[in-house]
Amino acid sequence: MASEMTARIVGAIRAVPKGAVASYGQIAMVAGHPRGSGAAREVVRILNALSRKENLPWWRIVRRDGAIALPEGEGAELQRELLRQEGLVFDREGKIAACFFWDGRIDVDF
DNA sequence: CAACTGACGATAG
DNA sequence: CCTATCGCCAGTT
Repeated sequence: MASEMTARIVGAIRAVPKGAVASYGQIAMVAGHPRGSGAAREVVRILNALSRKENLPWWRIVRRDGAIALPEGEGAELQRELLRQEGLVFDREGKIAACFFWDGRIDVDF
């Protein structure tokens, strides 16, 4: 492994329940990093490096404000599609409502 | 080996 | 409300 923290972040990403989304900072926080630190960038790195390899649910990771982080044409459309399939709804601004964010706790299975 | 780069986030101005 | 900066760190160049 690249490092233990990488593994923890991967674990956190995998822990996001279906039908919910999590922000980069949230993942970092769950992985044991202080909030506000640049750890969110680690999540970015990991997604780019392992989303495919480790088969991670990369589409459940969005911006803190609920917007899709990917640039249009880079998979944003696909991500929206996948999230819709999980029952998520986008508001008029193309953002996900706060109530869809993962609690950071164990799955809540609605 | 040094510098740059990210699908970010919080704070300050 | 918006722009500017720093923080963090591994993979790339």
